[in-house]
Amino acid sequence: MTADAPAIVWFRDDLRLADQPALHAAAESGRPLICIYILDDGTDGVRPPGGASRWWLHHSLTALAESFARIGGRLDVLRGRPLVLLRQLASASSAASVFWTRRYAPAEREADAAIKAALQADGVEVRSFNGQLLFEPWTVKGKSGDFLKVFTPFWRAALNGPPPALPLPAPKSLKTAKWPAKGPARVDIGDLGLLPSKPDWAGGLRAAWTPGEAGARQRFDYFLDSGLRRYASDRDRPDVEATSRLSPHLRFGEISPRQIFHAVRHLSEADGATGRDAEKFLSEVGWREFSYNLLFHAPDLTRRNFQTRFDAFPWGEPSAKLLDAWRRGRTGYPIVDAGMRELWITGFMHNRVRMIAASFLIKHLMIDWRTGEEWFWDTLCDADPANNPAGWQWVAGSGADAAPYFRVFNPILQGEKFDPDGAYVRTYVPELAKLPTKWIHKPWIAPPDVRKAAGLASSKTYPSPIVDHDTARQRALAAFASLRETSTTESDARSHSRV
DNA sequence: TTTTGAGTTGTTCGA
DNA sequence: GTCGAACAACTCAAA
Repeated sequence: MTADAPAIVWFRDDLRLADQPALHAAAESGRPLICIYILDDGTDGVRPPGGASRWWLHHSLTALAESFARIGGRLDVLRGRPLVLLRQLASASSAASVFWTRRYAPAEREADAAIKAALQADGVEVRSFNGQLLFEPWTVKGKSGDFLKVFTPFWRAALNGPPPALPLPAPKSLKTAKWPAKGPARVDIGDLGLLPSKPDWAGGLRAAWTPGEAGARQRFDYFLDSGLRRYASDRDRPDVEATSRLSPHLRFGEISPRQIFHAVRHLSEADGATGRDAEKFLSEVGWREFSYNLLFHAPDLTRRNFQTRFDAFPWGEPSAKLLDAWRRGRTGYPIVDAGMRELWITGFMHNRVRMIAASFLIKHLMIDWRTGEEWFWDTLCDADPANNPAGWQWVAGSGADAAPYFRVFNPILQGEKFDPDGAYVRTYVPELAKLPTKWIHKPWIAPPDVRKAAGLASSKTYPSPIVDHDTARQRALAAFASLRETSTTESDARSHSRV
């Protein structure tokens, strides 16, 4: 092994140059670098990204390649099986080592373990780093030594442990190795087929987002400047810009949680007045950590109920018509429809509205949470292997949360409470724009002359509610009650068998 | 081991 | 309109 044998840096969900520990360590090694991204065709059981995520990935890779070019580096993109491609590349380039940032979803962990073993068997050093979490899942434990299943004790234990490392600087310049003649074929980002073409549905995404490290930084600075100080009071208001909207940037690792953590803490120490907002915001970052903690310890979180007693939940007969109305934002409940259309148009949905829309699918339509999780996976730019299933299970009540059985969101009340002027509804459900605020969250109750004046004489313009709230609520409560009876019977059976 | 306190995000009803 | 109480039982985590 010669001193100028290259080091390979394999980028995955960490598409940034700053606070990129794998890249940093590789650069520090003094070796010339080969930096790659591999579009995996799903051969290793890794969940393929949904449509919105693919769009984001295209632009994020493009931005990363440009950032590399600016400091004299190069990003090369491959397509296929990582195991095969990495061995081929390491061999063709006589690489000394491969660096990457750790992943935590089950298929990814298995794939990485196999790749590491294969490369080591080939005599190539492999070094992995934490760049995606503040606290890796195996480091946060309760007094008993077991992993924690309730958020508050989890976050307290995490914050009581060693603090997250300070962010690393981006390399100022890079020594880059030539692509080896016998290396695998490289692909242009534009040829990966990540962008929608027929039809091009990404116009709303382009208008809403700037993927890439610079876009993430800009969004974060804007939030620190204008949103953070209102965060605690306004974070639940979809009509107000008080949340960070960093989730897709975090999903693709264009900004690291450590950068966020230290910048927010620093700001709050400099200005005590924002302390409550800062801790509230960081606890949301903590929920992301908690979701990864759950996924790590319960790898089938995406498919299986975290609480197995929910396996007996009496989901309704799958109704294509109801599901379709939900997906298209035509349920007749304005706050739900606004959320589902925001999702379709922008690839994002405000957190409060995600809960309302998810609760509606599960509890009003009695449709299995996994069906909703799949739709979000396909349509959200921030679709995350841990956050998405953990969030859906939380709403369903099957997750790591002692959900009170009576917590059934009322879409009318939620709308009136969190979108009091109806501005959010009017933005995404324009056919309701002329309706007075008094009726904006319950248009079917508006008097006929009011409806007519607002252009809503026909229910073809905007549908009547597809289910009645009170009826649906009673049905959901009954379903939860049946679950209780089932689990009682089961535990009776168990205690009998012990006797 | 047993006990105790607590658990992100709510709604409805009646005064 | 506003306010407080009621709405199950269970699991988790730590004392």
